[in-house]
Amino acid sequence: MLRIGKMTDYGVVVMAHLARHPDAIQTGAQIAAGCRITVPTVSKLLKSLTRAGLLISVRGVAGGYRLARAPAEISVLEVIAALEGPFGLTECSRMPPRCSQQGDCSLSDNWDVINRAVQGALRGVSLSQMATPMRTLKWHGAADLPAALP
Amino acid sequence: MLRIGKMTDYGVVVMAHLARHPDAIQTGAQIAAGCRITVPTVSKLLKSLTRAGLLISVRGVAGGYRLARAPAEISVLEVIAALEGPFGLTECSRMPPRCSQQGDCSLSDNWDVINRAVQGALRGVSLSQMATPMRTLKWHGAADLPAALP
DNA sequence: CATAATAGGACCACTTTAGTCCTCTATCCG
DNA sequence: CGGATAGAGGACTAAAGTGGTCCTATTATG
Repeated sequence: MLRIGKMTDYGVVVMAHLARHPDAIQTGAQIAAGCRITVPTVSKLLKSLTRAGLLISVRGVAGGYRLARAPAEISVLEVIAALEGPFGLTECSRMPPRCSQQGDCSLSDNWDVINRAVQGALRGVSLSQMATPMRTLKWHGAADLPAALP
Repeated sequence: MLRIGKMTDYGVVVMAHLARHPDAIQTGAQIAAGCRITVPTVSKLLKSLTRAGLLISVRGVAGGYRLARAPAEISVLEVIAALEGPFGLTECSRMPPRCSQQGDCSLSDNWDVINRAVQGALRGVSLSQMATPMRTLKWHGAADLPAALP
């Protein structure tokens, strides 16, 4: 349920990788090697992420990529949004207020609430958390979420 | 970002529709008309939802479909899971613990946390809430979610 | 037994996605 | 200045996945 594209998945891997060496500038090839993804694919990702402002690229001989901000200041949400576009869960949420259900579509408001909740969950996890092998990841949200309903 | 399939979207529409007339048995054709979706498509959905145990079907002349439980007892999560399969956000989360990142993939645990949070968000919204034109939808989770990160 | 319904798949057409490759531009160093 | 290194940008292709339709069987009613 609720897949994200494989590219986006890779994107998070790449960003998490960079988050582990926040100060180093790495070339596309180095990153590809570090993440075990092919160079062309990684390049594509790096370009998108740069255009989205999450990475800083340096051209020329000693060039490469590095994070635009501190790992703790970048959320998974941003990475996903950068690669998937700023779309919502449903078509309703994407196109302005017009869905095929015309007048009586009272759902879009509700979807909106859900959308916000999901985004909140993703915004609450930073790259530095993703880069950490989990142990100490104390996360503020998960346990406090609306619990039940079978 | 984070799309769900159009079918699943329809599925929620259908379920919300049924939630507004929880006691009536409606035929596929009636539901289709009520939701402005074509009959074959709705039929497909109804079959899946029935197999998932969310609907009860009655065959024969006066047959049709109705909700298997009270609208308040069915969450959006269940509808989505019924139609999209019980998959996670990432490939990591779907296949057992094996992802292409082999040994050093410390991400899957983190994805797991995120997955749970998202599921929590979806589980927190019931069909009766979806069937309501929003106004009074007092939702327990959204505001309490991990707030910040740019 | 005729009729009205669902059950279950097979099937196709189309869109999206993943992934590759090629050319252009910027920077550095000798 | 000129060659080498690295990113920018986009065109292109192949393969999945999705949405959507239809056909046949089964079950119940009157």
